[in-house]
Amino acid sequence: MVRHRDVTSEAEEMYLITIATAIEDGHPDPIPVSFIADQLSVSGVSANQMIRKLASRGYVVYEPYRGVSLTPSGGSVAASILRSRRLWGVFLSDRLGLSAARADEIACDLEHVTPGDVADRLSDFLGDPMAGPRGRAIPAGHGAALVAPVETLSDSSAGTRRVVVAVDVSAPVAAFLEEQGLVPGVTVKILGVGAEGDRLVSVDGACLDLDADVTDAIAVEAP
Amino acid sequence: MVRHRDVTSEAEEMYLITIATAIEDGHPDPIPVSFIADQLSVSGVSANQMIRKLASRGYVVYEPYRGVSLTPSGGSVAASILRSRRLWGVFLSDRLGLSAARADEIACDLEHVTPGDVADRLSDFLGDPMAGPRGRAIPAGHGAALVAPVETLSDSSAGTRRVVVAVDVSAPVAAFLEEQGLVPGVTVKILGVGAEGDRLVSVDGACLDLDADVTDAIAVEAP
DNA sequence: CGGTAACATAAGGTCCGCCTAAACAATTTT
DNA sequence: AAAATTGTTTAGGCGGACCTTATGTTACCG
Repeated sequence: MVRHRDVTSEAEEMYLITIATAIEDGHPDPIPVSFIADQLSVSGVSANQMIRKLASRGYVVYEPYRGVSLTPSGGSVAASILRSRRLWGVFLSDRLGLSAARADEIACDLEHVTPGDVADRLSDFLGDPMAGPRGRAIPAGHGAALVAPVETLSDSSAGTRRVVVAVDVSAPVAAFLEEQGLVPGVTVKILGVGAEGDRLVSVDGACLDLDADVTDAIAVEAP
Repeated sequence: MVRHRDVTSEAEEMYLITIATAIEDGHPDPIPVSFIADQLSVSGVSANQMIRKLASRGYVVYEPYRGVSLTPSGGSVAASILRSRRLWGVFLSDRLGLSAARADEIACDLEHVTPGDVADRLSDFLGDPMAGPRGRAIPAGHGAALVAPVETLSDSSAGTRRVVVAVDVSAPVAAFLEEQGLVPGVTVKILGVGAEGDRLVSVDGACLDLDADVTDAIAVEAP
């Protein structure tokens, strides 16, 4: 009965969607931490702490003094929650007759306990609306939206430089990579590609050889 | 946006509705703490702790080694949550086509973030169903249900003994009464009724004289 | 180019709900 | 009634999410 939230807690989700909606609203990309703290009415310190946690989990990239942006995985979490929120918003205001403000308020609670498949059915039930009560777009059910297609280290050829954006691996592997300095935000250079698809990359001047299974799980983008 | 739960936290609510459904299911009235711990998959110690907290807030009456029962206020909290749960259950299974099991599971999360007025509108939208997906009754929106009519100390005549069931007063008054030993669970004897409706009661051998305004707020039952 | 204002981090704290271990009390069983 | 089982309490801890109060860092602007 009691929810053991999938991967992200409600608080974490609120941070992610705050960043996502800021970007939707046309704010310049790296969103300042202070802005987020403001939106969520928490202290700057708390926001900083949470954001560092999200960064360590690969949901955001945090550049101190500049701001925060979503990684592909952070973006897709945000999109799916925002999708739930807006679908509930439509239901609550159109079907139950709540005011837009109240609908928003309630939807904001419902979104955190709505799995993707339930959102899908709700969307279906509502006739697949395109926009929420306030006219904001409802992200699609399956993945993407808000998020550019993902390039992984496995896609990067020898001689190129890439910025690590997210590392989606099991804990021990993550620990190893972190030890080596391969964390979101750093720039790596692909020095060589092995016969098995393994790659020789340099991070912080150090070299490491990574199996294709590992490079598959490292999202990167052009510097 | 982020929920600042009204009076009861989600965890507290789970305890209350566990007790309520146990009673619904025909379990003998004081529900053993171990049963509750079991249902919620928490340790006996944790359940004990939480139950003592709930008792101190007047939601349950706890008799060590016997079990727990709901006070009127605990019962009405439970009823309103159970109402939300079952209404959502109907919506999720009948309208969205979820299986009964999955509907239950989701409803169990939604119930905690559904204010009474939203439940009312949902009920209306669903055509005021009388029962949830599993045939359990849906408690009415306004108060009662699950709860017997309340007798207060003001209703008790001189010479009778009564067990205190709940004390619904402001903090300073509660502190005073607690100091005097007048807390849920104890037996009091009404020694006399004054001209103004004030009552002389004995608690633990000690006597105190209580104004009618106070006795009004003390729910009791026959020993 | 230096200084201020904004931002980042460290350290220490709170509250909540849960846990275990261990001592103890009551109830049942035999 | 003694033993075994069950239930209670105390004490000490843990992680999550938040807070405040310093103390550094960086950025930008005059």
